[in-house]
Amino acid sequence: MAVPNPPTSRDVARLAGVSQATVSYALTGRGTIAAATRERVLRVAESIGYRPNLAARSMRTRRSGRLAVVTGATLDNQLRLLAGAGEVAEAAGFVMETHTVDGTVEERTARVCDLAGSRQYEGILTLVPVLPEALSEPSDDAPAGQDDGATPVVAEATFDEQMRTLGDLADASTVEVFVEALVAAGYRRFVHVAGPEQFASARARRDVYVTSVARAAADPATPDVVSLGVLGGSWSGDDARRAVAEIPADALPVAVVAANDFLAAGVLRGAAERGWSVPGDLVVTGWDNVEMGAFMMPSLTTVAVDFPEAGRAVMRRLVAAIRGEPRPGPGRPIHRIVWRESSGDLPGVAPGPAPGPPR
Amino acid sequence: MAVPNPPTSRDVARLAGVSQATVSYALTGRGTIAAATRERVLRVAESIGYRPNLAARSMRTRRSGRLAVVTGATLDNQLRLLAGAGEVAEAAGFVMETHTVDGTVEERTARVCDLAGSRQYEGILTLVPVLPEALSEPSDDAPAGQDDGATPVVAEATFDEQMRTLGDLADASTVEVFVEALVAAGYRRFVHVAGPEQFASARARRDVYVTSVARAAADPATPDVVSLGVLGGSWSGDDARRAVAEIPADALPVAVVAANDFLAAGVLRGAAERGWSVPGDLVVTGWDNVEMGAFMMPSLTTVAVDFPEAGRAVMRRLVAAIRGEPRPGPGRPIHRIVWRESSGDLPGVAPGPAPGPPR
DNA sequence: CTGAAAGCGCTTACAG
DNA sequence: CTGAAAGCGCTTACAG
Repeated sequence: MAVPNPPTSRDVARLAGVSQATVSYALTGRGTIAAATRERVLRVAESIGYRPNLAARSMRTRRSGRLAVVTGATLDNQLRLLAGAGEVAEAAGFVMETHTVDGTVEERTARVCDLAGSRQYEGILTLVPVLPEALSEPSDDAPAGQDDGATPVVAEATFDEQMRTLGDLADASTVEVFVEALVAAGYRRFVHVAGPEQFASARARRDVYVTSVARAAADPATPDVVSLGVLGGSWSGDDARRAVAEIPADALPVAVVAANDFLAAGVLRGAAERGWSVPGDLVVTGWDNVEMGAFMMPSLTTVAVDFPEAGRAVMRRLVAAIRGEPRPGPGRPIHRIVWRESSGDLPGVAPGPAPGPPR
Repeated sequence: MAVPNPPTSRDVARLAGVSQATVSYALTGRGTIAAATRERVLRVAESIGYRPNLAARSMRTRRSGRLAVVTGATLDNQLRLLAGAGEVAEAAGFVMETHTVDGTVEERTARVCDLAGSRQYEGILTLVPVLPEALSEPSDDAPAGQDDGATPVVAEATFDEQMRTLGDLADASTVEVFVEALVAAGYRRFVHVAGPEQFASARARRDVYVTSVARAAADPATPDVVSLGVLGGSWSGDDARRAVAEIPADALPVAVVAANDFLAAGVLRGAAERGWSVPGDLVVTGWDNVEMGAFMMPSLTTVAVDFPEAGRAVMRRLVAAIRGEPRPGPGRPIHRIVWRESSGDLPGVAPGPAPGPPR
């Protein structure tokens, strides 16, 4: 059977009795065109199922309408982030291509640079951390609309000179809220169960923990605040479970700030093995608001991360960069503490909904 | 400052002292060309940083090299699936565009049809269930290479006439293994805590539960096997917690097959509220192998789903459809039971690694 | 307000 | 083995 070629704008022009240029004007809304002519062209186009060939259009306009998003394979929450980013991209008239990369920072950076150099994309969004050299976002004071020809590359997270990661998702300032609330509730001895060094989020949470506890200890009102140490160092809940063994029994009660919910869950298990109650002997906080956390016994106090909003925010930045507009201001906060049973009763804190009595 | 236009194949041709056609032959490997000429062209292309304009190539070859993947926003595990799919797509020379859709089945189906009709893609993979009318995968007995001009559309999951979903991820046969193992271990009274009706996976797990228990009851060796009911009906762990209240106290011990890990976690909490032990008064199984499940007390017996492999498998199907090749045979199984504490000791079953003693 | 013409950057028969 | 030429399907100054 013969494959009928899809109709072209020339077909529409012939059937509507106009020129190809007129069809183009009617469809794109550019140029000046009589309303009646426009009507007729659109009707004909519709009737024969005309769909413009985007490759041809792209060649002519030198605009691909395509964005590349670079993701890693492991971070599951990123699909929600992608959905938020896609929403903004679509509204701005772009389609999004996803490229999964892994490997070292250098390899990932090289991949992003390669994509930027391909000139196939109007912009690139990377969700995996890359070195700053891969990035190009017009500076705020550049005249709007300026285009130096480079493909804008925007990152959710980027390594700075000290190989730390910057980015909304890596923001760990919420840890300070935990520490302050627990100090206010009377806790004096703290432990951090950290994630792996190579994760920016893990480093950020550890750093904020260290400085927050130090600040509380420096406060004349609470000179007895002390950190018993930074334990763990992986995302393994099992390591967190074992870390509990390192907490001296005579230090109870102890406040444990875990770098994420898995680690917090491991701490709960480790506490049970030592016969310690939570809350009571230990209070524990997590991070990520993993769904299961609400059903642990005790339910986990944690940090809810608004991934779709993080995706929207970073995509807004990319779209602005493409359009040569200034970088948009910060959007809604993406972190929110969910207080539950594992942190015990805290003064001045509204507990989040718990599914039921602890036991 | 002037924006230098990126070099074209014509530039390469001029600098290499050959025609544009020769450049094309050298780069694509098509046509016949002297090795020396080829070398020279490639060297020149490299030296001026030539990157072919894919839009132009696409217009000429009528091949976009692009695939669309349609995802929903809510299913987090799909990012791992996407990574697997992307791996296969890249190896086959395609780039993947993601489109997030939501809404009713009809709306999603319409969206997929629209993407197929856009003729921008060489193939479409949908991870969200759509009606069969959106699908077009060459039948197995069609001659290889035949192309009726329609864009191949392959689905991970699709609704059949009875609005059930078919697809590897919706395969629930593992539930039968749970039921059989629990019957063999001596359990006679069963409960299913189901997910919401509108989820194919939830329906599939419920159906397999119902038929498996019925089959065991019909077995002369175990006539006393009985289902106490199908409870729940949402993905809310809190509903699962409340469902435990509906289990008659005089029915213990009861085997609870939950449709996923959240529901199983809710059951654990509900059991604790009634003062029931798990395992002991209840045994509980989940689904999804959510990371936290290993750290619940007791740790959750569950089903691990190999999402990257599911992604690879379905992308292999799409690539085969595009190439007019027959549908590839089934790949590796994607479901695997992880036995942990919540199902108790079962004869003939190797327990999965548990992080430590239950309490 | 509309049309004729050029051209975006490639690939591919075809001729030599 | 290589080159001259056509053409993929659009958009856009430009002329009328």
